[in-house]
Order: sequence, then C-alpha cells, then structure tokens
Amino acid sequence: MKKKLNLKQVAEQLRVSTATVSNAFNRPDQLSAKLRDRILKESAELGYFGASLAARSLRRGESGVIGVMLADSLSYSFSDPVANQLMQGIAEVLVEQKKQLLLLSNGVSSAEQSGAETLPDGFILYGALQGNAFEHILRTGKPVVAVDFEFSETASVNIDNEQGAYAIASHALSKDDSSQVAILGLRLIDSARVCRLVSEDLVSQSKEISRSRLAGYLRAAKDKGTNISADKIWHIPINSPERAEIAAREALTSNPLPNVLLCMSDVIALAALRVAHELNIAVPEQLQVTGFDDIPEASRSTPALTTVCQQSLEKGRIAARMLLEGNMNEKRILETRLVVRQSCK
Amino acid sequence: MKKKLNLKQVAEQLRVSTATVSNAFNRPDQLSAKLRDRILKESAELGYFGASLAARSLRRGESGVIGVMLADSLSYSFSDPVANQLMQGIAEVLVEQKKQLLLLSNGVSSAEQSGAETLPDGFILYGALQGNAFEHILRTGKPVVAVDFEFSETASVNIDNEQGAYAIASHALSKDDSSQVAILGLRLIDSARVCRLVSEDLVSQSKEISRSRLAGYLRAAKDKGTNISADKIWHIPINSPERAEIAAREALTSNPLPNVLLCMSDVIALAALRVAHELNIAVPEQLQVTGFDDIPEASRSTPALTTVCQQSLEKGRIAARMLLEGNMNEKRILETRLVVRQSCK
DNA sequence: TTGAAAGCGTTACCAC
DNA sequence: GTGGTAACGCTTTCAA
Repeated sequence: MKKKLNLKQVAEQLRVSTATVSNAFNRPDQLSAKLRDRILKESAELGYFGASLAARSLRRGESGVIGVMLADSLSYSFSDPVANQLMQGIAEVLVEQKKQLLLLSNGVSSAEQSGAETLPDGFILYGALQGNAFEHILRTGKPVVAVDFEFSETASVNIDNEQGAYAIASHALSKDDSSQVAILGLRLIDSARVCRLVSEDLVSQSKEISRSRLAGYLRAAKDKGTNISADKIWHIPINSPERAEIAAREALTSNPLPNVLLCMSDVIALAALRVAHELNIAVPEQLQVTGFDDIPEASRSTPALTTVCQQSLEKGRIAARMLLEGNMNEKRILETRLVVRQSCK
Repeated sequence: MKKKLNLKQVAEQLRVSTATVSNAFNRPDQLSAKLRDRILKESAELGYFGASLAARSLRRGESGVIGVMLADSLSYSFSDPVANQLMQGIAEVLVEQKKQLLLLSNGVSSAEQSGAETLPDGFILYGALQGNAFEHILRTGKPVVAVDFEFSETASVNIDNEQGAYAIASHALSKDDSSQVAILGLRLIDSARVCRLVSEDLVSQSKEISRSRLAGYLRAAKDKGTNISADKIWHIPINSPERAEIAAREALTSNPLPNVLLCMSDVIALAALRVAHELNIAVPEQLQVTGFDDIPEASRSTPALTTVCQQSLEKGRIAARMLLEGNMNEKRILETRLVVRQSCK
C-alpha cells in the first residue's frame, strides 16, 4: 500500500494546483465538469478521498461534528432506555444531515484536557451537567441546546414534568378516595442508598425533574384529599432495575400495604411489577402501578404499563433540528401524554 | 463575554512566548512549577482552557479520538440491546483512558465525504460493514479492531457462534427425542420480510453470525437424531420485537405445534415468550424457548430466559483495550456460556 | 528556562 | 477557468 497522500501531493501528481484539487472536492462550480471528474477519479486511484478533518476544520472554522454530552457517565447512559431513545432521535437527524456525532464524556475532573469541546460546531446537553464541563462548553460560544434542563442563555427542549405527574397521579387516584399511596422516587435526595424520605426532605424548591414530578404527585393527592406522608416516599439513587427492585420490595412488604404505587420512571415501575408478581400481589386488582417515560419495554410487559409518554425519541429529533437550524432562542416544552394500559386502569 | 482567545493571544497577554504557554499545558517538566501554575490560572481567567483539537491534532498527527462504526444504522443501533451493551463496554474503557468517542454513521453513499474517518487515531468496527466505508477506513492505515466479524488484516474480537448454538440446542433437545423443533432465525436470507425458509436456503457456506448459529442448531439436532426441515425455520430480517412477534405468532400457530423454539436472539425469544403467553401456551411445560445473547432483560422476564451469554459488555471492553494497547495482530475468540433459566430447563 | 520560527493540510482570496 | 499564497492555531526543534 502506498503512503497516504495529502492534497498538495495529489495536486503535484495530477499536475494541477492545490486550489484546483480543493475546488474539485468542495466547489464543483469553480472548474469544468471534465477536469473535476478527472481529478476525483485520479485522486481516488491515488488513495485520496478528501480533506483531513483536522486541517479542513482548522481552516474553515467548522467541523461538521456535533457534540453530545450526557449528564450521567457515558457508560451508564448506554444502559438507560430513556437516554438511548433520545440518542436515537438525535442520531436520526444528524445522519440525515450528514453530521458526525462526538460523544463527550462528562468527567468530573477538569484536568482531563482533551480539548474535545473545541471541535464540534454545536452541542446537545442532556441533563444538568455537574462540574465545569458545562462552563467550558458555554465559553466556546457555540450554539447549545439543553435537553431536560433549563438554562437561561441557551435553547432548550423540556417537558412539563409537574403536569405529567399530576395527570397520571390524578388518574391513579381517581377511583378510590381511601387509597394507600406509595411513591418510588428517583434521585430525590443526595444519597447513594435506597431509603425513605423524612418530612424535612419534602421542603425543597428545586426545579429538578424528580422534584417536579413529586410536586405533581403531591398536588394530585391533595386535590383528591389523599395524604402521602414522607415515609411512603422512597428515594432511589439511580435508575437501575436492581436498585428499583430493592425499593419496590421494601414498599410492597411495608404495612399497611399500598394499593397505588406511583413510580418516577418506567424502569422503576417495571421492577415493581416483577416484585408484585413475585409477592403474589395482583396488578391492577390489588395494586395499581404507574410509570413515567413510556420506554419501549413499557408496552411489552405483563401487565402493560400505564405511564406518561414523554416522547424521548421526538425530543432528540427536535433538539438536533433546533441546533442545526440555529433556533438558539427557542425554549420548547413538549406535550406529555397519559398512556393508560393494564397496570392502572 | 469576551471574544475567544487563542494560545498566541494568551501568550501575549501573559507576556510569555507561545511555546511557554503550550508547555505549561502539555509538558510540565519544561518550565518551573511556579510559572506553570501562573499560566494555567491566568489563562483560565482569560477563558482559555487548552488547545483546539483541530490545530493540535493537525500538528501532532493524533487526536485522542477513537472512531466507532456500526454496521447497522446509528439510529437503529441505539435501540438494540446487544449493541448498547457493547458500546457500554467500549465507553467504559475509553472514558477511563480519556479518549473521546466519535460515532461514525455507516452511510451507504460514498458521496458523503465528511472526511470524518481521518480524525480518529483508531477504529472499532462492529459487524461487517457494507459499502466502501470499510475500505476508506482501512486506507487510513490506522489501527482497526473488528468486532463480531473477521478480516484478515485487522485484529478482531469474536465468539464461537456455532459452538454456542450447538450447546444450547443440545440442552434444549436433551430430554425428548421426539421434539417438534422450530427455529426463529435472524437475517438468514436476503429478504425484508418475515418468512419461512425453503430447502435451497439451507445450503450456504456463509460465515455470517446467523449462519453459524443455524449450523450449530442443526448439528445438535442431527446428533440427537432430530430432523428440522426448512419450513420450520423462520427468517426475521431485523432484530426488533415487532418483527419477532410476527414470526413467533406464525410459528406458534403452525401445525404441528412446536414444543421447542430455538431463537437466534434474546429479543426474538422474549417476543416468543409474550406470544406464547398470549396464546396460553405454558413455558416451559408445553414449549421450551431458548434465546441467544444474554441481554439484561433476559434475566428479568417471566419465565426468565435460558440463553447463551456472549458477554457483549466484556467484548466492548476487550475491543477497546486491544485498540489502545495496540495488539493489532490478536484474533480473540471469547467463550460463550450456556445460561439455564426457567424458559428451558 | 525561554523565544523565534518552521510547518502540519487545508481553503479562499485575488490575480492571471 | 486556473494557480499562487496567506492564514487557520498549534507543537516542537533549535538556539539563546
């Protein structure tokens, strides 16, 4: 195999100037079709297929690469169905627009100077980033779309979590005034362990997703005249089936037994269904279970999950389109939709 | 916000030379700790956090970016549990080694000259790529690790699909000589529709994954004295729950009813479990179901899935390590493991 | 320990 | 329609 050639060497070989070769690749109108065809064909024969991204991007000031940074670790994110659906939507649009996708790892240490945030032409940020990665990205001055969090200076795509939670809780509580309600909550407090809340934990003005959902649940309960005390609310530190099962087992072996279980994610709700099955608790007859997200698995479980559709896929598409179309002032709030299936009629 | 500065301007502001600033970031030993600290601190204040990737990569000839190209479309891959587990393993190692991850879309058209394949220092290729993307990547002369396919000139990580399939089929067929066996196969022929095979379809020397698995099933059947005719083998064009359900429904409403169902992926097997449940066919009493892959969901279904663990996560880790450590001659074959759960005792 | 300068591969302006 | 050439931002050698 011959040594890799660069544009200059190709130009020499073909006995034209570098500008002409460059034009052949980038600006068809700048030369005769005939010459262009010759150049394209012969460079391919020489093993030259186009400019190096580094050089072109240095010169042009843009790379054709879009950076996506996820609040959770990259590795974990690949196991999260919601993140995957979002990525799927993003990827769909980027591929269609011939953009490349750089996955930035949101490391804690600022020391990891790879400078990767300098390459992309724009960013999609999923979830509120901790650390100074966020700041670094803002400093680049490049367009940013925030997904599932809000930042004054950037465009964003969000859903109304409070409203979605209110809707599903209202549905779950509608038939029975004397409900025993338990809540399996995600990331409600700052603890790495599954545990119940205490009453002080309820006072929080946080705008985090999980706090909004909790607020929605509690508002619905209040409207129905139901009370939910702090010890009926579980905190789950991470959206994993294993942790969720632990919490579900605690909740479903507590006394009095809840007959409505509001779960802050479908992963948690699915875990609850498994635990209920294992404990011979009939769903929905003895226990109503609700989820949140509407991940693909939600419609396939037995019983199928009643949940709130937050359109993660569409969210990804929209975020990507906003970024590419440059709507950098838009603050988009997507509709949520109550999806009633068997787990909570 | 101030205009973005470059290294040269930072050097001017700090009244040192560009080389000194560069050294402060890249070669701590080339200057006094004191000066270095001052430079780092003051550049951060000026909003300079390190070199632009394009420029550094142009100059140094390496970027710190690893490219991953998937045989299936990027968007689809995010919905595939096996691909996601692989990516999880890859991401784990790359983050740990402070490498960035560029996801290359395997577009069909060679026209999409984004030149993205010129940036990465190395590639992980998952599945046999169609089109000339593969050739382009090889031409770069950069290290490549092939996953789940074999190419003479590159390192690779594979499993022995024939053997894994043989093992699970032997297990499934061990108790009953008069088994009615059906196979739900993935990508066995070149058709976009779910359909049964005909006998001509059985002759194939292809080394594709699905063909190896089929060979393993058939060898096991032969060893047990069971015959499996072509019309008991279904072709499913894509590993999606929807398609799999169609095939499963066909198979489980055919006459004579199969009592052993060998599925070439867990996604397919899980679909089969759902269909069996819907048709009131008891698993494993009336119907034994086996999967392949051991995705996380396999252990969570009811009944839990008997399957072949192919260690997708570890596969990703190993591929990434091989690439980073530069073992470019290694051809690694990972062990598969039979995982017996309730769906096929 | 520091500074000047060459050059990485490309593009785009401006002449011809 | 075509060809010089400066500039993109940085690293690294070499000399001071």
